[in-house]
Amino acid sequence: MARKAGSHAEITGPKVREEALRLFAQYGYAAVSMRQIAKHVGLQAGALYTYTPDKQALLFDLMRDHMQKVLSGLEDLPEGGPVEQLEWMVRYHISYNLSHKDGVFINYMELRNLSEENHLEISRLRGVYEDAVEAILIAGQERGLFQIPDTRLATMAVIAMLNGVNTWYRESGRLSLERVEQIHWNMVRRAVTGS
Amino acid sequence: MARKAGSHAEITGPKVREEALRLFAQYGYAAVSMRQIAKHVGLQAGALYTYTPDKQALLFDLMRDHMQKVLSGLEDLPEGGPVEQLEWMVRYHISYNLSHKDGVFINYMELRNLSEENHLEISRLRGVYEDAVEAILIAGQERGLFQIPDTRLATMAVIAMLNGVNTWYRESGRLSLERVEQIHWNMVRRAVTGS
DNA sequence: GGTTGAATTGAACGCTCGTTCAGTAGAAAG
DNA sequence: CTTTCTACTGAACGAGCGTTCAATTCAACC
Repeated sequence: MARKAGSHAEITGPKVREEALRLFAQYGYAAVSMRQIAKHVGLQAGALYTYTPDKQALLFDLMRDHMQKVLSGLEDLPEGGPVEQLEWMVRYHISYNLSHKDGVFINYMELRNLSEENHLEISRLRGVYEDAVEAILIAGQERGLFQIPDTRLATMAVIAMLNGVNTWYRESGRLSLERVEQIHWNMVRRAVTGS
Repeated sequence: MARKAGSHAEITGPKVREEALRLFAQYGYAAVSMRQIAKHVGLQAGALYTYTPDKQALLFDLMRDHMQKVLSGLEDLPEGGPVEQLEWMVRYHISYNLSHKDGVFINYMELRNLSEENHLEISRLRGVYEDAVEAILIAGQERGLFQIPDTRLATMAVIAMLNGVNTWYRESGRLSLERVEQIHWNMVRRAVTGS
């Protein structure tokens, strides 16, 4: 070896992914060219292929990385009752999503631009997340804490409601993050319990 | 005039919009070419320009038409109390969206592919819809029927929850439309009222 | 049945796309 | 100083893009 392995690659590689994430989120995967990404990184288009086999793999890596980080955050789910766990889940979902807007965005918008194989893997990871939420609802239902006619539907409804925050929340807006979390938790709690 | 005005256009025009809507929803605006649309209609690409000034106008027309139909459906909002109106709203939103999946989809996915001017108009129409929902929540709040800390946030949360249905509902699935509407209405009702 | 004109073709315009690859630069190792 | 090898350039490939337009087709009217 004549040079520290990846002496530049250690900087350029992450930068490529950063810029790709930002551009994919802003303009959409199909509308962003490899040349645009390269320009933002400060490279010629050909150099990108040092860091990704192709454009599709770049998208997939970004989406998979996002889902894996989301899922690894679930390891902090506190022990305790389903009510406390659900509150933690609501707050985690909102705060994580708001601090990773681009990742959330491409994971919802770019599913259809994945190859069949890649689509399956991202859907699988999303399913793991949904299952984690449903597990809490099922536990609460079994203990008589929740009144939910269908736990799967309730899971999807809760996640959908929480996802909505990303479409309108602005840091400079009327409501603080804490208040947004608090109000959503109140709505979710009331929706899954008698009151 | 030597031919009934638009003797073919009466058939071809709507077909162009139908196929464009379907393809935009399936693959995304940026990923669909005018040649693809033309092929599905049974034309050469150039002929599309008899029916639309350009690709952007085609997308905008589809999105505006969708929003206008959604809004005109609101004229059937029944008179009566806020609770009854909110239930109608929940059922209308779910059933309309499920019967116009492609239109809903492009209105959420393709906003960023609109020119600034067109984006403003679609956002305005969406705002009118949101205001209609919020008006019901405000009315209920004023009469002491609802307990909502922030009606705008509650509006966005309710709409987001209902939008979620389109991502997972299948006609051949486990739950009937009526049951999905019923459960969502229960959740919304409990979320905005004490119980 | 010839005339009219809307509907459509098919070729062309300049441009951008994702990807490949021979060649080069330049920092680290010997 | 020479060697080594990673990082990168810059040109090229074939393909497809949105859009334009002269020429053509053909159903409806007089």
